[in-house]
Amino acid sequence: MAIIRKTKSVEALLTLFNKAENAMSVVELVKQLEDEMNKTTVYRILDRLEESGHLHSFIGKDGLTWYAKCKDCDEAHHHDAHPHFQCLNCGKVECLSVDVSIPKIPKREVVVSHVLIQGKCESCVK
Amino acid sequence: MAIIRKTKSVEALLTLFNKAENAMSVVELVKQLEDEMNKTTVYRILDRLEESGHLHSFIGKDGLTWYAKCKDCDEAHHHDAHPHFQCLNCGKVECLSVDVSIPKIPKREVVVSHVLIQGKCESCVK
DNA sequence: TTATTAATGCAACTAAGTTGCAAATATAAT
DNA sequence: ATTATATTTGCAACTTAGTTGCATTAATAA
Repeated sequence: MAIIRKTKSVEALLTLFNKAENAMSVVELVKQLEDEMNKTTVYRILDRLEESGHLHSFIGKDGLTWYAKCKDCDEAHHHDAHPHFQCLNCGKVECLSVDVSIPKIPKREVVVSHVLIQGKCESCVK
Repeated sequence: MAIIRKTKSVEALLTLFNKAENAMSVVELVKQLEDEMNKTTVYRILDRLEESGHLHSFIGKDGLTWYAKCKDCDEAHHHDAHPHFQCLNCGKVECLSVDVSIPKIPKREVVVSHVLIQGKCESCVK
């Protein structure tokens, strides 16, 4: 659970994720941080933060990679067991703290499961 | 449910999907069909076949697009309600005819949900 | 058989993500 | 503090999935 080195770039990313309500796409992050750091750096720090259990990643319906802060996940469950919700109207992506029960699949061994739900978010459904 | 025109390329793809046990990635399809047709054609035909309800697509954990034949899905349910299973060992992707029940999400409207399960497939679990 | 419209090939493009390497910076050792 | 070491960063070049515009070809309708 330890980052190897506390650099300015790492701090910047962590701050962003602490402030963030929702998940953030890498594309968004790279754009938002282009004055502060190189895009390669963004990718590499995200890798490390996921490795160290600070963040978890998933693939959106568009095929882009998204990251979010692990709130309820500890080391043991840092493979996101929770579903992600992508709003079809505003594009926002959130982690839901709901449990989706994956049924036992006959004759197969389930290791991880990813649930992506699309629809209208709380703001857009009104 | 009608394809607009029955061309050689369309037939070739349909034949592939009829023979196929599992889902196929676009990358795989393009490679497999490179002598028969242009990659642009593959992409466009897949679009049309999905549009017309013959196939459904989804994004794998690698971010690549996969297609599979709609077996149990008709026009009404051609949004894949079934989960997809990707083997971490051999890479094979299958459609599971299991029901994953997505819980009602408070204050949000669910339109589609995508479930991707990773683990060991029937052959690799042995 | 001809006219019309959709489908294809091709080349060039876009954009996400990766890699290698040299330079910079954080931590450990003295 | 100062130096040594090991990690991190920037940069440029690259890879690869997927897209676009346009001219040509082929399928269906007239």
